[in-house]
Amino acid sequence: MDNEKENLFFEPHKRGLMKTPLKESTAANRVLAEIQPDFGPLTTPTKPKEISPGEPWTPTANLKMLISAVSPEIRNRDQKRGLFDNRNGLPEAKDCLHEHLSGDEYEKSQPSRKEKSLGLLCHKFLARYPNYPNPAVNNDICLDEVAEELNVERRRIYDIVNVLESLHMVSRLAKNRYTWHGRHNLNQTLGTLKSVGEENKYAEQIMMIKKKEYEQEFDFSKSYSIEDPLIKANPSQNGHSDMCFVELPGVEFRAASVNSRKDKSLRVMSQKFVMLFLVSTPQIVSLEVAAKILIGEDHVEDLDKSKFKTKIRRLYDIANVLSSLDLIKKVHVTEERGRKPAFKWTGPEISPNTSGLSPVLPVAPSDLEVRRSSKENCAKNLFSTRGKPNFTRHPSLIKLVKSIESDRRKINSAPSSPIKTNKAEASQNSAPFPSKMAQLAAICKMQLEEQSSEPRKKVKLQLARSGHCKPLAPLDTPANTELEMTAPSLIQPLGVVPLIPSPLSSAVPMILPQAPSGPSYAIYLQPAQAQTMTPPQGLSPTVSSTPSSKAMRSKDSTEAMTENTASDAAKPSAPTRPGSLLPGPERQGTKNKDREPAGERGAKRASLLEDSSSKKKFKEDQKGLENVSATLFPSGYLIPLTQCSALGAESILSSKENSGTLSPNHRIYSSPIAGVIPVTSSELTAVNFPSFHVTPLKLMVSPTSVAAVPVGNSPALTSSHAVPVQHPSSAIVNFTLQHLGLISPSVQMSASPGPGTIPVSPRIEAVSITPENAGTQQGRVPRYDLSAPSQNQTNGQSAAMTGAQQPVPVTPKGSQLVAESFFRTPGGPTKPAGSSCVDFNGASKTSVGTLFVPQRKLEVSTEDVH
DNA sequence: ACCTCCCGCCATGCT
DNA sequence: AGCATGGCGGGAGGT
Repeated sequence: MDNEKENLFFEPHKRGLMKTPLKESTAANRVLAEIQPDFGPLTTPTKPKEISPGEPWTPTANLKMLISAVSPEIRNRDQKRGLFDNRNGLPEAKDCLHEHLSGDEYEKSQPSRKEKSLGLLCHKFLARYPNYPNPAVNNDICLDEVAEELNVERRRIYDIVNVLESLHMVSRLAKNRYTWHGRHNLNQTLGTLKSVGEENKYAEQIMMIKKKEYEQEFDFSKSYSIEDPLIKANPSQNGHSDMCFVELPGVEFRAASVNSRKDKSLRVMSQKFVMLFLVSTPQIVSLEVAAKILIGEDHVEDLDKSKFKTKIRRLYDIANVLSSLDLIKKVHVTEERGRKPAFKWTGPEISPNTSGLSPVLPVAPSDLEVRRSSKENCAKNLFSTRGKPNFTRHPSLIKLVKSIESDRRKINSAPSSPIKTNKAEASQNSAPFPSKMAQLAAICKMQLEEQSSEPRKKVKLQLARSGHCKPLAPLDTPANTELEMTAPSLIQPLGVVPLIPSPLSSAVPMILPQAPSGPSYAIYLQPAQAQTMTPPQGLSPTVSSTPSSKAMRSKDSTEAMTENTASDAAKPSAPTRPGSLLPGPERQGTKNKDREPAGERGAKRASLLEDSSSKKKFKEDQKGLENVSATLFPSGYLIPLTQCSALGAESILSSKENSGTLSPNHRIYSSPIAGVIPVTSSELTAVNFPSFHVTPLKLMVSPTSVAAVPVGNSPALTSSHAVPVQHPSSAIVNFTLQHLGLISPSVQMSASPGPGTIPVSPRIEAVSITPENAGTQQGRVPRYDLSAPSQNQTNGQSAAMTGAQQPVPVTPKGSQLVAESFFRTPGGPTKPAGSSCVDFNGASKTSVGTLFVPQRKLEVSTEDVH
């Protein structure tokens, strides 16, 4: 056992600077292995850069392990080439890279460019910290130290940290300091991002882009209009781009000031990029499409090629980091025209709200919460965040602790660091490594397995690879833990938990970005897959019809998968799919709930943590259940859009105040379960299709979220029967959701409804349904019921059907009201929400139509690496 | 020849 | 002013 994973607790490493070598080695070593003692550390001097040649680094986490085992020296060697050598043991490992020659060690010399790649660097970085750090421990990260240890320029570290920050895996404490959160909040974050992505209609945007391409290619006359709006919408929505950064509660950036720089870029780009994966059915996103979407695109595409190129460059940077996290992997999409580089999501599937994985966790709910929170956060962010440090939230406590710890460390100057790491990483486990890493990965895997591998890991790996959802099983555990963590402290898993994750703790609100608005209408896309996959031309065959798109979709998705799979076949990818299906809908819920204003959050218990209390809460909640509605704790994420800020801030604030209190109590449960997805199998089955698809699009009226909706629905629909609720409900739900979503963004949520949050929830539930569907499909659904009630509700069906049902919590008022308010809010205030709303309607109406998108075939080849 | 993407200049913004 | 951050894109390594 030992797994490290469990180890979460380890301290991050601390490092003495100087010791760098030590550190790493030590750390690494420790982590892993403990094993080998290192040799002495070398002292490498700390300085980083200098080192150049030899740097050590490790490849993946696995590497870490390996490395750790190895010793510093080894590392160095590794650096060169890699670990493999070290690993030696593993034959496989070796493979890798070229290891080279000997590599021995000495050589350090020049590392080739590859050795200096960001992906590798990221693996090294990740190896230093446990995936699930013990919150109690301080997990501070000193950028300077890290840079030294890894022998890279600080600039590179920023690249990594910025991406990690976008996933809330780290949060900035202060100037040169970041706090490591690991994957505890990852599911929440992903759930939030998914929700936001849905709201932004990224799926639609993707389709539009593809469509355009086709048209161009063909010359099709385009179908027209719809697109435009969409596109435009996007920009508008996001602001084009942007939305702000989505924060999690606990995690938020602390130093706002620090952060301040615009949040443009990397951070935001990273989140958006992730959103694209979460929203698109196939879960395969080509760089080209991503770049276009991230750029405001609309117009001119041509305009700048340079701009486009730059965007692509940045996406590579982000992709490298995400690949190191095993969230995505490179693949090539082959279209008629040619192949395009693309990335496939290999991370957990997430349901919008919840994280997919953890079904078990009741806590899971957090997702929902998260969403909400995010909204709230947005609001918060707007305010609080800016404020800089905020202590708000629970996290604050944590932070304090951390800071204290850090201080201590500082004091001691040399801490020896104790530890750091563990190995961690499950992720690694699972992950397949990118091509580069692949080798390493393999090795690592081996090692891992050998070592302890906890079941999870193993499982994951296997699973993942196999195609299923990786995450699920394996993750579950971890996930669960995570969830727990996140969740309010409700759960305490092992005991570990301690404090609570700061991140979690915090609150929750979500904000939507613009949601709303912008966009005028929603489109339905059915074939999500198509989107992804498709490329160009195509046309092909099939058609599209749409109507039933729902069903179609599901299939499609599957198909898509298949394709992928095919390519992947070898690879493991298949799994993904399942998850994808699920996700769709939820966002709505989130919004609602969220309410908790920031303040609350802060207050929240969360902060405290007390688990017990929280637990109690849970229980209560559950009982009450209304579940859904209620609660949330901690999770909040923000997504601030600029717009939002503009719009809503005020309102938000106020709202927060109002609502604030209440919310805390409620928790929402998400159904993690749904998220679970494991089901995959079905997916697999589904798969095959011809390469070409046509995707029909429908335009839906719904404003915002269209995308989301479809997703959920489709699968369900399609697949099944199982999910009864879906259809009808789905439509309705969708609408609602969308609106909500839009609304939600509205941020206002916060504002208006004081209590408000709740109200939404119902809807949310509806939304959630999707997940459920998924679940159903898979079958797993049932699993947990802990949350069950809530979940179930969540799932949505209830939603659809029952919306009424909602439990108490939900707010009293009708959701409708709420909804309205939301809308208004948003609209009213700042932007033309109203108008937007209107638009929606109009749009929707108008738009309704179906589009066809020709799909192409896609072939995805994964390669591991190259 | 194209795909990746490292490297580091230099702008930005906090201190 | 100085330093921390990080946008950005030239241009080179890898296929």
